[in-house]
Amino acid sequence: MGLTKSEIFTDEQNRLASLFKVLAHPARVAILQYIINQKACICNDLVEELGLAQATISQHLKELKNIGIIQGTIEGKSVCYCIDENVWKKIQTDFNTFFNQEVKVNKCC
Amino acid sequence: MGLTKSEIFTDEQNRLASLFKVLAHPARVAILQYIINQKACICNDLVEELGLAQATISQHLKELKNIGIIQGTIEGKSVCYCIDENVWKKIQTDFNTFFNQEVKVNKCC
DNA sequence: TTTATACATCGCAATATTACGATAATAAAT
DNA sequence: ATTTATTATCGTAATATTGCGATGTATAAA
Repeated sequence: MGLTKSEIFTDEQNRLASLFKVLAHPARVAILQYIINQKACICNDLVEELGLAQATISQHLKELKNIGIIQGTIEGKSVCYCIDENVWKKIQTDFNTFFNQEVKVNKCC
Repeated sequence: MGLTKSEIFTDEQNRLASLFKVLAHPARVAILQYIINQKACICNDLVEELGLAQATISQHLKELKNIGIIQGTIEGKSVCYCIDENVWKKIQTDFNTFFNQEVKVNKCC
């Protein structure tokens, strides 16, 4: 026990849930907002901006990179991260599909 | 360690992340979809529909109730769950605010 | 070549989540 | 009053996540 039973759910359900999971941490939300607001690549200003250790930030960046929502390019001795617009839009669309479905009023509640 | 440092993030970041977290499990996504598709209250058809134990479903329902996205009404010896439209819309708006912001093209990537 | 800087990765401790059996609580049915 | 059905809650084992120090790697600077 303690192991999510992915096999009993649809691919769509698993995919949506794992997207939500990546965003389900305030540090990762903060990182995305920071990258967007800077409108530019950043390296580890994040370590100073947020109050987390370098190893921790690096780990969060990795998770964001895994779903492709951000991209890193090596620039000299630092790495420049930025939003991948295509992936961002795809995720946005997935969420909209989920959330913008009609929710009919139910009988009982 | 191993404890999320909520205090270093903004309320908005923490709120968004915790909303995402509730949806970050395929069972909870499945439960929401099922309730929506039935367009009606359900009780624990869910236990049969999904292949999870009654205790597990009940726990997931509790988490969904905690953020208010679903509501339960006692109906005889069963409980009827349905989407709370107002909360659904509020969460939808929060996500849209986050996702529908302009993502400018960055310099480096 | 040595040193410094910026990141990534490893390993670990603390904490959280997931799942479920057992049991309690409640209401309908007998 | 007893039994049955439906749900909630408790306790616990298995697993996952979070955070960080230590260490490795690669590039730039000296």
